[in-house]
Amino acid sequence: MSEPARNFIRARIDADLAEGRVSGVVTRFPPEPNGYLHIGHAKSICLNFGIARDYAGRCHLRFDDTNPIKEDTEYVESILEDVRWLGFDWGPHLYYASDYFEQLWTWAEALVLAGKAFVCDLSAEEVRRTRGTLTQPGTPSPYRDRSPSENLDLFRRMRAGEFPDGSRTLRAKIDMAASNLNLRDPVLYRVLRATHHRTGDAWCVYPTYDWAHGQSDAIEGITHSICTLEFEDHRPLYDWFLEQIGPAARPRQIEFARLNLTYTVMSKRMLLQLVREGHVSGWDDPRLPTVAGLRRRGYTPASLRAFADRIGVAKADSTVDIGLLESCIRDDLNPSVARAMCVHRPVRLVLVDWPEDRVEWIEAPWFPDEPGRMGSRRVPFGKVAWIEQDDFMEDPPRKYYRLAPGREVRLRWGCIVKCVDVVRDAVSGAVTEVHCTHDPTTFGALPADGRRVRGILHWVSAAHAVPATLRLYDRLFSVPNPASPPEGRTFLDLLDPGSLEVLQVWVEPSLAGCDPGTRWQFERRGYYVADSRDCRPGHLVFNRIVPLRDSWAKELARTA
RNA sequence: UGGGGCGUAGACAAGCGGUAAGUCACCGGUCUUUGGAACCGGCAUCGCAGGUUCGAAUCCUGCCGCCCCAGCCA
Repeated sequence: MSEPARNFIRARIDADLAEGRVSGVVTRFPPEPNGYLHIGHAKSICLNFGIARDYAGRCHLRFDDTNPIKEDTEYVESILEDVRWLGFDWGPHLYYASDYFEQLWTWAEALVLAGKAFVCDLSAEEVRRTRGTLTQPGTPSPYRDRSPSENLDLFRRMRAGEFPDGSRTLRAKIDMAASNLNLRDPVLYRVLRATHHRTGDAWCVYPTYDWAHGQSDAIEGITHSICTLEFEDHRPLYDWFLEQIGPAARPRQIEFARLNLTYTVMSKRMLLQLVREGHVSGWDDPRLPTVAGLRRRGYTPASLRAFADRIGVAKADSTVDIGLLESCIRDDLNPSVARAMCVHRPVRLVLVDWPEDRVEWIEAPWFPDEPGRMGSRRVPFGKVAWIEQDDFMEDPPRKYYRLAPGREVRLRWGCIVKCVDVVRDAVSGAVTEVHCTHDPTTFGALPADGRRVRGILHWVSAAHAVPATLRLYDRLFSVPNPASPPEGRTFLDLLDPGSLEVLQVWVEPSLAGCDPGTRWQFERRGYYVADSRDCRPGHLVFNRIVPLRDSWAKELARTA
């Protein structure tokens, strides 16, 4: 693994270490279990766990579970699985903010006693109205000056369940005129009767993110609390709370820009909507940027880690070209995955000068660039083969060096063949068969006369071909930034209806018993994975992970 | 028109006063029984305008542009 790129966060940690502000590094990844992890989370996971690894520190996995109405154990489980799958280990450091509810409560009572927090009877609506605006200060709550003892009494009765949901909150007493709205007497606790996935019905008051997060960091001895940019405005509050409770060591919050990717959406709200409304097959739909989706698609953990390294970490809002992700998975798979042949859109190729029943079994290495590696398989070569429709053209454009009337190509691992005739459908006129002669001297050999044959076609013997289903996945959306649709439209209008194409295809017989989860390169086409759920012997299903770079397509696009 | 951030090539991103890393994309070329892979080469004066300095992407000043904040979400 190469050196992780330098970034401003590591620079800050270096400085903290050099100045003796900290003696070790402890980070944390703090997801809220209210949805599945996506590649943006993967960036954060790689950042936090990567720093812990490189600084010989540790990284905690902590669930930020302070809002029971949105959270669920299904999400907790998927998150655990995803982080593990990405290749990271939290060791014994698995925590839940809900584990700290009692401690948080105790600190809150201390705040009340110190006159730094009060119970407010304003409704949510009234709080909003009195908060002021961006340019005007808010007005203090009429309950702001209650005595500490009255506040403590009320606060305890909130917990005891004496008040209805939403009727009262505990608020910090900071500054209603602060230019940073987060400091205008923020809410610490709300009354909420909801069954929590871990604490059940033990509580009817729940701490807010602001009150829970920094304190949880402090409890765990986190040194560097790395979060995304939108929390930058919360840092003064984060620090204010810590100052009140005065822990031995103060964690430091550092913010970085979240990941945006072209041709997809990353917001939990939009992902949830895609899943709930059935626009995709589930959280693990291979077109989704969720970790589960990428896994099902066939992406490897290593490719995602490489991606995280390549995109870097900074504070500028940015959108990464999804082509970079695709190049990461190609890079990982190219040297590690065996080659095989699969014909996607078949047309018959008949060798007119080949005996009807003759079959040659050809030795073909799994790794053509490294023939010794992992050995080879034997592929049958007979009179009739399937080839790709687009590997034959009656009237080819310039630079097309595949099959055409009178032209020669090599059948991969086989011999050179020459097109001598075509058979058409009587009605449509479409070519249904390509007739060729073959040059028997070119099996495993260059033409003796030195003639140059550039085109090489993949193929599958028709008599031995095994049927399979291919799912050709493409980008989910048809535009680079679906999250900001044009006036009057929603991101759903921008879904690409062609993002999934299902094909019935022919694969070479050596793939017949292929195990779910195994990856292949189908030569000249792309990388594929035998679907983890639907692929089984006798019923082969492959997902396209990513197509190969296609310079011919590029050439066509250029001349078009 | 309050506060907090950010602006380096088409896309990411190093750089921290000494004369613009790297990656993807793109463009050439070599090689090739995958039009794959590999390899070689090309591709920026740093939002704008002033100033300080022998010297500035890096320091100062003023503009311009973009993002975030008015949940009892995180």
